[in-house]
Amino acid sequence: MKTKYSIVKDFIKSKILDGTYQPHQKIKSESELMKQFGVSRHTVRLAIGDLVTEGWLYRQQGSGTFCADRSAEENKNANTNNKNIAIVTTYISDYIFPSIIRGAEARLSENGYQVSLFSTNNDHENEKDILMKILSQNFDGVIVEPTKSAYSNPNINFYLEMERLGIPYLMIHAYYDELEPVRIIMDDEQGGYMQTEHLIKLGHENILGFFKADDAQGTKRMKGYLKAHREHQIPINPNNIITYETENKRTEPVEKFKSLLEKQDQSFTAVVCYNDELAMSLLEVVRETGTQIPDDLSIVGYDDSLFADLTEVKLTSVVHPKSKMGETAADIIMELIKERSITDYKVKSVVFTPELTIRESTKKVGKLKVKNK
Amino acid sequence: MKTKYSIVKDFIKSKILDGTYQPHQKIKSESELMKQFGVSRHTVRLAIGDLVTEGWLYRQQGSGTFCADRSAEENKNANTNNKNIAIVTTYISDYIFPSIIRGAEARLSENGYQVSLFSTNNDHENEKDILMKILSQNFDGVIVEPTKSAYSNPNINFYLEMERLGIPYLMIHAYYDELEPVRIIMDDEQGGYMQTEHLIKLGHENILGFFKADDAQGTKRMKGYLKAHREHQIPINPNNIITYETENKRTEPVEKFKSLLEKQDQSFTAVVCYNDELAMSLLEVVRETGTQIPDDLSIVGYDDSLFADLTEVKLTSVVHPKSKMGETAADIIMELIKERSITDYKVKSVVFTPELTIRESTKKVGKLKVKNK
DNA sequence: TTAAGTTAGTTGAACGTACAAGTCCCTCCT
DNA sequence: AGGAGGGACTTGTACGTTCAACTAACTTAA
Repeated sequence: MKTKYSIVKDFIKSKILDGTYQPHQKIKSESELMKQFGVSRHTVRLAIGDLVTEGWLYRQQGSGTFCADRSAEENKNANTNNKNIAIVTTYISDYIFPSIIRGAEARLSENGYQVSLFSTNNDHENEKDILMKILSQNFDGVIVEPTKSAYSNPNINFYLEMERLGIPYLMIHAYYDELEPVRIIMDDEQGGYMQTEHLIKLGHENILGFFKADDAQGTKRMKGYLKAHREHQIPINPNNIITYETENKRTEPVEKFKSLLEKQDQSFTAVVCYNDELAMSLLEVVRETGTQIPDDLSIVGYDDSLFADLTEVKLTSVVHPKSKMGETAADIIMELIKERSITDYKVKSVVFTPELTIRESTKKVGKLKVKNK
Repeated sequence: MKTKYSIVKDFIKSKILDGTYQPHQKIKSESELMKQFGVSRHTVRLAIGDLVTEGWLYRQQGSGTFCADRSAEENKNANTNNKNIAIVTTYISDYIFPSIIRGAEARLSENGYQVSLFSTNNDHENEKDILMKILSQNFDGVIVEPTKSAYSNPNINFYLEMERLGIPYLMIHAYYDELEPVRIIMDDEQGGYMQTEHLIKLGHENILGFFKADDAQGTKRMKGYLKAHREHQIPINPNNIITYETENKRTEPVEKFKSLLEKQDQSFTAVVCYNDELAMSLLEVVRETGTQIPDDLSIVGYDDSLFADLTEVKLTSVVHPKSKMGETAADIIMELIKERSITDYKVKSVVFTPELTIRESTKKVGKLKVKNK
């Protein structure tokens, strides 16, 4: 979809779905839209015409075009006897998400719900399309794993519209600060704190930290990393903190780590990783350079993924509830649907407390900090 | 009604209603209608456009405008403008399935389809419930990864019912022998053959084989294993073949392998694994016993999963198309929907040819086969 | 004979113009 | 004060033109 009329069409439709245009409200006139989009009237009319036949708008010659009142014909679609839940995630296949999805799916289908899956690929534009789709059908509940939760979200209006329409939703993994949604998260700050404190207690004082910058988990874990330093009165070397974006997760941190390892004056003795996936990539680098883990370098992961236990150096890692998280999300969304009212978000929100599983990748800091390459 | 476009519209509509235009018959082209009515193309397009949105006609760029088959759309009870696809898998979160699902989801949502997910947990009872649910709603297409495909399926009738109702479906990964469905599979026999032949060519003659017994992939890969032996005239030791069920995949093969390794008269020099997941579990055992790979033992995986490349011993493995498979499935189910008829299954079925990626876990058989523990 | 281009014909998208028809509000006349 | 009229604005119908994208049939060359 990249034709001009479909751009105009989507624009108007999004304005309807995010609540900007309320039923019977007059929308911009054709000539205004022409100016705004720099297109001909023909194109604008095509867009509006489509939306009229689809039932989103109605036109009135002489006065204007208006937002249709769809509340009356809602029973028309009549998905009444089927219970539908939408799950929106960033990536379907990556990493621990499948476990979360599975947990939720299992619980929901047990209870006769049907699960529809959407993935945003960590892109706000996709998120918008998906939310529009969800709003224009009738889902009974929505489970969202936020996209780029560390940044401000251009799609909040759609979530607010959900609230207005009485569609219960909740967020897992993280949440948008601007909203106060029901949420199932883990205490990521505490998790980052535990990773770091564990190393500090083993005597490490020069600890690298790799954190993802575009989701709330990353920034919170970094917060924990900083807090642990502060509380144990260990000075923080700003060069020790490395942030990266999801898009570059396969290259950026690995390369930076490599160049740090090759430096002569390497002084760090431990690494805190945003997650196990990253930790495994770094292990790969370590293996190449011949550094010994945990003798030369300690490393802490996060999530306790399946593979943390299957590598040759078993990773010390923070336990992530994964499928438990999905199940909880399912349970709560079903409760919310049952109650048919948006109760206080604090009552329903769940925060998982992290736990550290200590394995073989961390060790007391060596007597000789010298690199023995 | 006296507007020009409505005259054209009524003319065409009457031709449809009086039977002049039969379903799928090409109607006059736009330029012909222009001449006939002495109106502009714009007017003709308006008339036709209306009839298209009303479901009387459909247009096909490049060839013409055709009379719609309205007998088929009688069952358009509800979901007229929403395109729904159901994906049924055994496990949502396991292993390579997420990649397949992702591939399919990406392609389908690009094209405006909505994906609903169901997982059977490898249980025929669950499969039945899911199929019933799918049949009682109106899905436009179904992608199935069969449950326990090696065994006879008690739910075939549901698939036959789908055919009767004209709901297109296809199977990925494997298929039920009793049906002849459109299918997207890889040549698993060939894959098993390549795993084994690779080892044979490296001089191995005593090769363990681990195969899953309850899905068609497992039995086919075993077939390939046997075929390779036969063709290279290597005698098969029945004790070398170990089969297991999905339920016990974490324990049974690992334990059997452990006991075989500890035997004094261990004679095998190589292992063929059902998949990389199993191979990694076996690597774990190997590590504990101090056996060296590939010096003491060669090992071949299957699927070329991401982690095959991240372990310390990089696995020689058969490449699995994964997300490519999902994308292909999506493309084909969309084609089937478009055609609205179940064409010959052979035309649409795709068989991926396996390829072997040789890494570090296989080596020419050592001069000394003696165990050096 | 087969495969690769070419071409004519088709729908798709977009621009522009003109005038008709309906609505709304402001102004002016009674 | 109240009604008539006029203008500004809105959507409706209709014309014309251009190029893009696609399809199918035909032609040509290997």
